[in-house]
Amino acid sequence: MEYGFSAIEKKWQEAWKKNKAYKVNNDPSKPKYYVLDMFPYPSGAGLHVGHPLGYIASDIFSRYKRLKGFNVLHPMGYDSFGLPAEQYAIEHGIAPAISTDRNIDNFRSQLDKIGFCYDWDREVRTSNPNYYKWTQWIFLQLFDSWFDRKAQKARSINDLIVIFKAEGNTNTPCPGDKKLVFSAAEWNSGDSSKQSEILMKYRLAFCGVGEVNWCEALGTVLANDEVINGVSERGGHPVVKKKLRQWYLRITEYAERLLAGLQTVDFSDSMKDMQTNWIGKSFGAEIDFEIAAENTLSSASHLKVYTTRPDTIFGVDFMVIAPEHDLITTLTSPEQKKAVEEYLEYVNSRSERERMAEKKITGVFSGAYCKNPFNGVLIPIWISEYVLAGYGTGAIMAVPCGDERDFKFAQYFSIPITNIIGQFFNGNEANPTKEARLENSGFLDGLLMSDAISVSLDKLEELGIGKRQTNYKMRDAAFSRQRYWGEPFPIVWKNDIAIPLSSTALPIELPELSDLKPGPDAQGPLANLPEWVSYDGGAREVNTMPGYAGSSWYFLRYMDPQNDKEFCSRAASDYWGQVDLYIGGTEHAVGHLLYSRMWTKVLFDLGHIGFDEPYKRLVNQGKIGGDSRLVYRVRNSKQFVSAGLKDNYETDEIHVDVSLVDGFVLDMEGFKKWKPDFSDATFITEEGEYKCGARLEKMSKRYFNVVNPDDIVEKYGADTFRMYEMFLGPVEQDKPWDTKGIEGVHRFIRKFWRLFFDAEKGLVATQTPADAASWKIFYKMLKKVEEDTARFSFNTAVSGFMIGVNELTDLNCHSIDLLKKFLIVLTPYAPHICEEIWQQIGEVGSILDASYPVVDETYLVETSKEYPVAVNGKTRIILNIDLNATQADVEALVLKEPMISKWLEGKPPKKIIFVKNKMINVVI
RNA sequence: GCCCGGGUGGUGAAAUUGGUAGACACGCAAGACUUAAAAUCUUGUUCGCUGUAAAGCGAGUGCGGGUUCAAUUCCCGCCCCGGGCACCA
Repeated sequence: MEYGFSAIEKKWQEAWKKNKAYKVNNDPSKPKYYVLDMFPYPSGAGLHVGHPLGYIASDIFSRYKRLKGFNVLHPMGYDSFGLPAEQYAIEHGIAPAISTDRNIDNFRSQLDKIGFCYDWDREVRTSNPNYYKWTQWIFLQLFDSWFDRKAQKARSINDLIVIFKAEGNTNTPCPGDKKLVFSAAEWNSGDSSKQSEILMKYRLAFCGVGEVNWCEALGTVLANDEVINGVSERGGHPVVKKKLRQWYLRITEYAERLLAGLQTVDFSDSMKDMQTNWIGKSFGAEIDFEIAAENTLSSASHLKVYTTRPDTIFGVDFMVIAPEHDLITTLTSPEQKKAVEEYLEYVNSRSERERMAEKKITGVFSGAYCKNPFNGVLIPIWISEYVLAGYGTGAIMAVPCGDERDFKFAQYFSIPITNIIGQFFNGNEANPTKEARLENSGFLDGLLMSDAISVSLDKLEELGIGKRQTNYKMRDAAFSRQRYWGEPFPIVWKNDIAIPLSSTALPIELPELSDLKPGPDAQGPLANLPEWVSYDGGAREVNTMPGYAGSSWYFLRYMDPQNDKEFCSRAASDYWGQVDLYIGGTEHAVGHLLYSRMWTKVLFDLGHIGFDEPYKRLVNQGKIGGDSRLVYRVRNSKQFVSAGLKDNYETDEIHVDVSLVDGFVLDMEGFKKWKPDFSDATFITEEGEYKCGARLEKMSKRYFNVVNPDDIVEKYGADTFRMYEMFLGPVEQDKPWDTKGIEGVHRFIRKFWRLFFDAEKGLVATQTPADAASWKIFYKMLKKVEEDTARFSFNTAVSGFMIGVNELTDLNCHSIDLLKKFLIVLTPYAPHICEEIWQQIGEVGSILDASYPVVDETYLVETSKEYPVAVNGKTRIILNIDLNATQADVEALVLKEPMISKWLEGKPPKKIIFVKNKMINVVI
């Protein structure tokens, strides 16, 4: 009986579907385990072999946990709102709703072939009104909340109104406007429009005017994490800074909690580092420098700077303020006015990208000075684009001997440099050390810089001219998009006041719209639908929410997907709790994961869920690279030269479809038929064969190196495919795809099959009990496989299975009592074949619910061990020695060995090292 | 520039990190079965040297040092590859 995987896999996939084998109930009587994959954006390209890597790993782990008796939640869904569907609609005239559904159907059919254990009854689609109703509802919670800094948590905006009525905002400084101060009386006498304006500056989801990343090509605003090196993450289009009215999430208020929460979760160090760096916490001081009165027209008396190095205050040779700084007009002296205006014009003419690409040293002197508070020295105030308006106070004190940028600036503009670190400064480059003893530094002289930081801070605070200040690099997240294919905001504007709609009015459905051209004034396409926009005497918000809105909370919806009363019942979220294992790529390190963590904290603060970190453990699967094949065309000809001979010609390399290449050998006839351009190609071969070049790179259509999992499953079966993806290497590591290697795994599966069935004789598995040697092999394997599975070392677990099958085959073991246990252990990896054999050997019920075998240690007890015996660390012989042997026993045994005496040359050894259960080393 | 990963045979990798380097596979080579092929099985396969062979010796985990009886693993200094951040004061 042959292993007919196609029929077997089809049979069981249908049976599992029919029996709802993967249906999961919220059953508090059983221990839970929640395994989550980062859900895919259903792109038109479908899946390549790299995508299922993480899904297979999580599937194996889910099945393993289920066999261990856990109630396992392992759902799947689609992040189905987003830009590409909209771009596709514009280019092809197909509505996003339609192309998205089509793509989802394609994804689903690809996923189904691999045999995942998802409970599809729990599927979520972020673009489904039943889902985004609750995304809108959570938005309303964010809109109706503010962050209480003292309690470090979100509270209802109504609580804030109570506070304002009683005491104004003196004890609750405004996160959106540091200078805003008002009393209770002022609050109470203000009109509702004024009050709304103030509240907006506190809300966690707020609308405001600010510098945003505007991408002209995409016609929308982007969040910081969607901009990579000055271009859009999607499409690589240029991005410019623009002042616009936009919706934001006040994620900066959660900076501290987001940092603290990292201590409580099991993410990789690099993932934690990325988030920590993105948040960018720094400790320092804000210092007020008095502006020298005789040099300014200004009424301003002080310039406030932010520094992390107040210890260097005696080394300040100039000040730099950002070109956008408020004080520029008032500080600029009449003599410098023209120069300053010219400079500002120049700065405005430079795009963000130009600034990043060419970091030129530019700047202009304002004509004003301020005074060093400790020695009265006059310090010139400069304006330069290297100081960012959005960070700190938008002004710095420049210490050229200690800061590289300040040093270059001073050198460029010939500003004299004060040395406060003696030998540590060589005059050619700045030295940012903290280890120097300070010189020329007044009361700080002689102190170690690292100690002087707090001494200077104390002094500044004592004199009331400075205070300790913590800053974060992270910015509030832009939350509106000028696009169509996203969640509409549940907001109506009346007289410039944003009115939230009642939760009973949800969902605010996205209206159908055939023409997705932008609306007027950089508004989204929805602005073109006046009958939709006009609502209840006001105008609907026409922006839509960004892609990350729906993905920020989807893990909660899976717990209670059909609930139409709540986003997720408290009972469901209390039962399932945190995601125990979250698997996905590193590309979401600072985007999705931070937003999702913030939303979870807000929902926790408001009492809707009982935990404030969504993901307990995160595993990042590596990327599978494509192994591209290249052909070399002799320039300006139709001749193609084989890789080994290409250096003799001037050639252009061309990617060739990997399916036309066997190893490195090109199918020349196939190549001619591949594209009309190549139909009359001729080849310069090596011994009749055309050899292609190779390169590892991203798996992508344009390199013709995409391998579709459907093809692999068709040829080798899903079980082989699953195990091979795992066998390729550690899940977390990037690795190349090589279809050839799959043969080894396929052979293993067939060999496993042959433990049960013979091609002619049929079933060969017998009721004869297994012998001790076979049990030993099995339990050794079980122990390894279980340990490896538990630590996500799936590649070595597969190797463990191979060793087990090889050894049992050698022993001719066909005992059903043993093999039946083997089947259960293999089920998470290769469920189809195991379920089929389970049925064939007459077991009742599904193997999916069998119980995982337990290691019987009695079979694994060893009495002796093969010890490597080394001479001076170099292994020379292997000796089988009783495990109870003492040092003396071992020494005697070792010295008897001729091989060892040969090395000793008659002399006694200096020492014999014996590490029980490890090794023996003879030192001579 | 800064912060993380990583560098091991022809290839993917293993050694659960002081204790037999290269498990398990791919590929390759030789052989068995077969009219033949597929499939399957057997043997070999880090490199170099000696040897008909059995075997032995030497080198070897990016490079150079160090600690140790013993280093892929720990320490110091460099090189290369991948990822993230990048005028954040």
